[in-house]
Amino acid sequence: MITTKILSWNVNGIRAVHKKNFMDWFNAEKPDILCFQETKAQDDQIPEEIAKAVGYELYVSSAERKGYSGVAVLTNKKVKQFKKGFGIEKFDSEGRILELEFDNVTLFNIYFPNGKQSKERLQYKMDFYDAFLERANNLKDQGIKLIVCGDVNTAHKEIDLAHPKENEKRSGFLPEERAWIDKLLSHGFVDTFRMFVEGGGHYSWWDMRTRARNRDIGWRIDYFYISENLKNEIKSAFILKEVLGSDHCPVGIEINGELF
DNA sequence: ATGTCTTATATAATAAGA
Repeated sequence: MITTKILSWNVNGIRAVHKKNFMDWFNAEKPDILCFQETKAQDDQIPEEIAKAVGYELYVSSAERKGYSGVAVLTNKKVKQFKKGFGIEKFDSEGRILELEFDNVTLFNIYFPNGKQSKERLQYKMDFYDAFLERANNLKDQGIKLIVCGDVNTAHKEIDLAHPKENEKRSGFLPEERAWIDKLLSHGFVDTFRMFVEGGGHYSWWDMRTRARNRDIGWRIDYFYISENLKNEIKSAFILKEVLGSDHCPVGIEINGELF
């Protein structure tokens, strides 16, 4: 049985992470596909050691604004077609979206917007959520198998963050943001981590400003969702909490079958 | 409101964003 390992990591600056022994970690971890968010790099600013990793191809969607946002995917599986957006300029121009079509599955690597800055950015985030779900449903309704990973910037349930009560009025744990994740699940997507782990205390992001990682005051805001028709293929789902270098740690899945 | 870190611009120090 062929197993494919896919990782997702908000690196908070891929050039900074590259300087922190990234290649040693990458060569030891040997993911088949590695999805980056927040590269903070233009297409030609991805460190060459990463861009030219032997056996891999790199796909990049960078923001119009330098040093901002940006997603990328390193893959040793052949990509048949790819898209860098939903076809909506205001979402596509921020370097948040990569949709990669493989043989028998489509992968979304998405850096969902942060809504903390202003009411306008919160609305942008909610609109982005809706635009994504529309695109994903469109593919799912055609029977296409989907994997969706990235920084969703919202903790789903109270067990998904250390301090739920004091954050219920802050973007990242607002009722409407959490309700959107409910909606995603009701449309036939599955939170793979919750297929294997029921309890709380498992986080993928910690506030750097308060050095929250030292005390493990974190949030689970990075996810791998799959369409229900892939449920039987998921071998494992995990959070690599020991991996340092960013305010997020990587998350991942192992998936069985001839999908890529 | 605060804290820290990465990056841009510019080339020292400030600003933005997360």
